[in-house]
Amino acid sequence: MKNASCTVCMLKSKAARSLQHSELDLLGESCVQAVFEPGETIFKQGALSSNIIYLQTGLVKLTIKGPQRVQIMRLKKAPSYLGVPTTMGDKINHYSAIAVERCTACFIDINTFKELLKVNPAFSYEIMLELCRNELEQYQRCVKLVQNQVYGRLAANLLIFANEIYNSNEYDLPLNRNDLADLVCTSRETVSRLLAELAKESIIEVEGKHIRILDNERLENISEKG
DNA sequence: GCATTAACCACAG
DNA sequence: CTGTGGTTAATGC
Repeated sequence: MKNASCTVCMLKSKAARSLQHSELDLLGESCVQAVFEPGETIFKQGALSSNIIYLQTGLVKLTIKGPQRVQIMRLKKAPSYLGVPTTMGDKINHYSAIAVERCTACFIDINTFKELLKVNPAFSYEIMLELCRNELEQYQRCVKLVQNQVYGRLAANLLIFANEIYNSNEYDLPLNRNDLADLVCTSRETVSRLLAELAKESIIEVEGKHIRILDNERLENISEKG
């Protein structure tokens, strides 16, 4: 862990770029940077939280304990802020953030964060924008999970990896089959079967964790219709 | 009834 | 950790 100098940071968020010099210094004083290896917990459900986390690089999963088992709410790619709702909304974290790929993250003291929200409207606006977009994405994901069949849910998530996370039709899944199942709300076995099925139909190519989308059109069709 | 979907269990690489 | 087969329960013609 090291103290960050936000003034010269090349990975500043859009929000932080709207801060004045003095405000960046303030941010830097209360900001600590840390690296997380895959599988390491960045913050934990149930624990007391007094930080907002700015994810500079990497990919995390947000998980929450359900009545039956742990659910992956969503994946979140850097750059983004983590834990704003759970740190501002309550003392205790309502969900956990776990690194899926190697991550670098800045821990910002909640009081400093609140102060910046108060004194700099441009900063607040950017944060607000990110929160709103998150909420819209969550609503979309929610209806999809509730109303689509597994086949469509899996297809949708394969497309999200391609279009929103890796920007490529070919990528290595950062999750094992079990996590992928938790993300799509199904069982590990079903994920295995459906991936094999999609491969048999020549819609995708699967080699372990390596995925290559061959027929984008059909995959999107499946994603929509379930 | 019969077909489909998907979960759970068990077992083998 | 993953893939596969068998079984079973729920749902929809």
